Amino acid sequence: MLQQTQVTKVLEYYQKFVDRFPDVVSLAGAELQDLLKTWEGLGYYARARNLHKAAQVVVRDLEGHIPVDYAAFRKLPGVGEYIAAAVQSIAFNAPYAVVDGNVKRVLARLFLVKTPINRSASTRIFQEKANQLLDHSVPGIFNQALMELGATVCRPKSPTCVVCPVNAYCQALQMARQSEFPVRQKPKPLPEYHVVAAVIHRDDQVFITQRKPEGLLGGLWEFPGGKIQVKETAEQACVRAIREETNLLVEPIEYLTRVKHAYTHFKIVMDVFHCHYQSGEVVLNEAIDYRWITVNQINQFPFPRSNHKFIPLLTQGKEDYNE
DNA sequence: AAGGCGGGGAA
DNA sequence: TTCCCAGCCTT
Repeated sequence: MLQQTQVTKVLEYYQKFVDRFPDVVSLAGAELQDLLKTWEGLGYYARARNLHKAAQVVVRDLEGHIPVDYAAFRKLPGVGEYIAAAVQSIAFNAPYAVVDGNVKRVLARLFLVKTPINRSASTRIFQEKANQLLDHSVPGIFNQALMELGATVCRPKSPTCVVCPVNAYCQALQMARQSEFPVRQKPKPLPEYHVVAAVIHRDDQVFITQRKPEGLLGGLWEFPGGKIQVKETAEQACVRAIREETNLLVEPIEYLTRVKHAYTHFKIVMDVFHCHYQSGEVVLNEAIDYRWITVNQINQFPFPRSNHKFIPLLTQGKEDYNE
């Protein structure tokens, strides 16, 4: 959960998660949909899928025992260098140094590392520095201390160097160039797409589809839609996209709202329409499953944040489009 | 080595 | 708006 996610955000989910899946057996035996529902809103849903797989490997192949050695633990799905080092050092006192965003920032300032931290080439450099610094007598404590230093003192902006316990060793501070480190490669601007989503009504039900299990928002449910093409109105795009994705013929009835949302690699502006089901049998294209549900069943399915931005509007007496 | 993969809090 | 968060996996 903590991968690329702030601790305060994880705290909203962690207790709920371990209450629901208290051990590796319950996690391995759970339905992925239930995991995703508990994970809903936390993002990076591959983490939940990998955690599910890892639990199943532990139960099926390892007799329910979490591997105690680094190499075996590292092989589990979703376990990379950081998680392996963190768990092995903190839980088992094994001498492995962690390198996360905090550690990179601290080390970049301490040693004036000029390699951009968002380039893969920097990983080896920071890992070697961390390995050299690691206190082998208390590796778990050392790792957490270095991360905590980065989170509380050696912050990205306005670090409080005056209270830093290692300020005497900081090369960036000596040159008064803390703000220049760590170096970061300029990110490319995010492309923005104009898309539509359809709330298709038929009797007292609405139509939702499930995304394929891998990739963006894998396994989540959503109100179907698609990109608006050039020289096409939003309504036209709505009808075309729904026909392409579901084979259903629909009629846009009322404009609901506009939603803006940012993903890791692009941004969307999404126009949402209430639509009447007109005709056709469901034939899915990209989606792997569908449901006709009532609005009050929506909370039984994991939806992406972009959909949650308009879902509340569906339950405010606006769902009556039967006639 | 680069890019895909969420969402939100802080500045 | 921009930055960046206790990273990992695929291409």
